[in-house]
Amino acid sequence: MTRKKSEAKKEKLLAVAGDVFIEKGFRDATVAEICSRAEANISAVNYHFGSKEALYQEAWRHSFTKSLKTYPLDGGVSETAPAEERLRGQLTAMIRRIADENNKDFFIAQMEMINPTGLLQEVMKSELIPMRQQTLALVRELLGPEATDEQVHFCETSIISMCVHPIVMQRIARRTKDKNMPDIIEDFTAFADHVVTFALAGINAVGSRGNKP
Amino acid sequence: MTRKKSEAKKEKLLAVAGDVFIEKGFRDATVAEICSRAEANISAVNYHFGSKEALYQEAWRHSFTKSLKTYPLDGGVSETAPAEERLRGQLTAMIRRIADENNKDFFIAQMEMINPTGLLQEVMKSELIPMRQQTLALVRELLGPEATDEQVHFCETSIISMCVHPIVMQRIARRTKDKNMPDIIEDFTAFADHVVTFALAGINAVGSRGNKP
DNA sequence: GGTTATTTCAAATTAGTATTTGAAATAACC
DNA sequence: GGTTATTTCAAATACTAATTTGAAATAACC
Repeated sequence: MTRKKSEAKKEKLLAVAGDVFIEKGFRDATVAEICSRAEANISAVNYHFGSKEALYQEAWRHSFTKSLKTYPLDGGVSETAPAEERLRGQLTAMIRRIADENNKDFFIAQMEMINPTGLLQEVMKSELIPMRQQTLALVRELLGPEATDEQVHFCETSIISMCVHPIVMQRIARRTKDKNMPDIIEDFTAFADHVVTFALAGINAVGSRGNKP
Repeated sequence: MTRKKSEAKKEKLLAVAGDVFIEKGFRDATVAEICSRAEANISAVNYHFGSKEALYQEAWRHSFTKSLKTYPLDGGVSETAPAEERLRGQLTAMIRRIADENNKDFFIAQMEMINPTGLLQEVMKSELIPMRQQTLALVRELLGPEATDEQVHFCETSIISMCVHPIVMQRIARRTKDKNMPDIIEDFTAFADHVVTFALAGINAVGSRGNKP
């Protein structure tokens, strides 16, 4: 039963590592704390993963894989649905994915961007850029063929920002504050609705201003 | 001339410290690197500031004071101007302030939020919350008296997010990428215009949906 | 049941970094 | 110009944390 227990311990280390990395960041997270919270010996990380760095990378990928499976990018809306509905699908899925406190990949990605270790650079680039392409294409469709590239990019960035920033901020606040203090965003469905309304109105306004602002 | 030179050295340390803290974060920034870049001895930080922590705090405050002076919150728009114009003033000022690469306070604040040292907690709370109140009040005014608190908060958060997130992301990208690669946002006036258009359309759409969504 | 491979463990090692120290240099003051 | 206060400096110290090590425990395999 060595194998089974060992696998379980590896899983536990991955999970705990995710927690600690989110709480402290890569540098301030200590191998000692991760091992002790996972009820493992101090040398478990090096035995199972080789190094703290490798553990960090594996923990991210582990969480990322799980979160994509749980929240498909299109939000389950059919490709043939009207563009407005597809936008709703994409944004709702994104919001839920970011808001889910079991998901660590997105939050770690944010940390990595603002204070990079460099350890996730390649993986993130290869995973995140394709994601944005989807939204970009949809925004272009909604704006119509006359829209300039600048208009498309500005709109896309505005929309993604409305999804990402508030929820990341809320997760940050929850980490510090009293956990049973009321959140600003309690109902993510309502929030997703709000964002979709706001986004569609914005797109319309930008689109109808024509090409020369 | 000991006094004068000493003051100059302190200033230089503050400036260099800001750079290094932005590049590496508090933990990965080393006193050794700060001193060497400032052409000072390794013990200069402790001599002038007492500790690395104190230097960090002073560097932030130094930058914050300067940036507020350069970019007044209302963007220079009169209190008696129409609400739309005041919004334009606030958002343009915010965007310029964040985008200005000489300003380190906002970027450090973002780092602090996602990966807190705890050293700036109180100062930031006392400085940043009042800022948001201004925008919140203005959004409430634009939405009209019938708007619910949730609508006001959602709109405010959407608008701030549209200003903050894209520019922070761009500064992050610039740090990594080739400096003469084209930025997504080149013209901050055009971007501010876009955000104002988008925001006003969003506010209108949310407002006219009535109180029950 | 004995042998081998795997996993756990506590202690030792190594490396990096903030801070302290005390002497030397420099400027201010009379 | 001599005395005192301030500032600079290189080396020493103290501490934290990742990694290594080799022995002990445990399970797998025949």
